[in-house]
Amino acid sequence: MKKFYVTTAIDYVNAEPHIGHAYQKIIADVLARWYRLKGFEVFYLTGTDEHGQKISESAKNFGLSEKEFVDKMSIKFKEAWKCLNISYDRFIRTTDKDHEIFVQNFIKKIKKDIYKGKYSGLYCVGCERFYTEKDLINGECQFHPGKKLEIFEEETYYFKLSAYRKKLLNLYKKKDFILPIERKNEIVSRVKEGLQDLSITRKNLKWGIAFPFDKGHVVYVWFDALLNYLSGSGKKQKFWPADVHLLGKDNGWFHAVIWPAMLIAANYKLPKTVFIHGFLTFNGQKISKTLGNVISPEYLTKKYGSDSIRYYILRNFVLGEDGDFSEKSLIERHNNELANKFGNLVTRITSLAEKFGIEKTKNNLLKNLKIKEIEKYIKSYSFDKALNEIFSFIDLCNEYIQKNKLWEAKKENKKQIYQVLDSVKAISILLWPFIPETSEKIAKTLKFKIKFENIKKPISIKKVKKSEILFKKFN
RNA sequence: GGCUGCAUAGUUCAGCGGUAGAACGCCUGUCUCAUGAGCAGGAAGUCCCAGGUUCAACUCCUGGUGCAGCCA
Repeated sequence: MKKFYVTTAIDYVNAEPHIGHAYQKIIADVLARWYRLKGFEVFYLTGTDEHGQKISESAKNFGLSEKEFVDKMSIKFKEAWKCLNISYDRFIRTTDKDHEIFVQNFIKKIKKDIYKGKYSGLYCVGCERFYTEKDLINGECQFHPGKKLEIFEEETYYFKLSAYRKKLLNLYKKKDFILPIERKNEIVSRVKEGLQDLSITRKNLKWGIAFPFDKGHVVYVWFDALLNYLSGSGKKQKFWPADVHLLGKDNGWFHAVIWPAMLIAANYKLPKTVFIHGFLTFNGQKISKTLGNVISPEYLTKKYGSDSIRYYILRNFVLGEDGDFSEKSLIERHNNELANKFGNLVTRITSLAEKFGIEKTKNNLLKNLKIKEIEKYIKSYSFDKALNEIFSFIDLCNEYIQKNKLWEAKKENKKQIYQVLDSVKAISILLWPFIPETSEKIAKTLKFKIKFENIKKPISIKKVKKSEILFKKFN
């Protein structure tokens, strides 16, 4: 059986889940569900990143132990993904025992590339990373203004990242290794400028994975976190290499440079694609704690329904670019597209089928459904276009009802209604990766199984009952 | 400061060296099976600005402006 392995970034549990985190999980979910529909053996990995100094400090602020704090926070992420019907296969936590052991073994494997040294520099606790003077604005890191950087000098262990420059540049020549292309250009030009070795341990920090060669050190949080893709890839790394790592643009460097260097060092296969997506703003504003606009996915799904959130996010944004999540345009899409076009079509045709009955016949409408195009769009991460294509077929079904006046009693009615009903089945199957809850409702009403082969297999229901309303409108 | 990308209808975005496109919104007409849904038609753009190349530029080139990103 062909396999498909998709990962998301694991979220740092220092902050609560918001729509930006959700964006990425939804994209991965569409891919996971699409390949399941196609009969692949799919593994979808997500989880939480739980080590590091910042977590340690946050826990103290809440008066909790680190462990208590991360336990509490990771549950919030799990709950958020449940609300959005995220169908992950494993939720990995970097505090999971198997992950910790894996990290230690991995480090032993790359021993030849590790050496002891000294690090001195300016450290931003907010970012969990070092900066040089020229990175700073008024002596402060751009992401955490007002927070003093710590001057640091300590013993550390280095990973010989610089040794992998040539191999990495070679790797970037491979088509689709870094997507989209703009991100690839950025990475390539930075790597060309040269690479410095990477400090991979921290001294005087307890909250982390013990460094196997020196008990006084813990593994640097980033190094630890990246390894989740391997440690969580099933028994004996069954699903490795990943087909796609999804991540936000703040993580590009780690995934496109450090991560492949680590893999080469330890002799692992490399992921096929690292896809770097854009950021979302919320109602026109950056999502941030200080602005107080961190809206939880739970709140949004309760208000609008998980399928509407998923649909809006997937239909409205171009994957590589930034976008603005606005409730106004969410409501517009929900009302016009989900309720008026699709939802209405379902109640419309099931009502007609209940009234006039149906008669099995060849579905001539189906040839207008461009399945190959849709598949091409999904494979190239153009979910907006895929949905557009599906919806133009929905329009076609509505036109067909109109032109043939299916509500008038006449003898070919039953067959014509059947064709639209069979088309609704095809649409529902194709929409399942995007709006699973609704697709499953329709599958239940029309008694078919959600499988790719069933798109073209005629629906066999005999008696139809009018469907419940699938999408209520918002004002 | 250096580098990269983007700029097209009210909005979100396609597109192309030869009459400017879609969806949604808006306006008009219309059907009644359906969630005041559907269908048909319409208005709407100096394709950021200025030069250049070309028989012909929204498209290619140069410069400018604005926005976004990257600079270990």
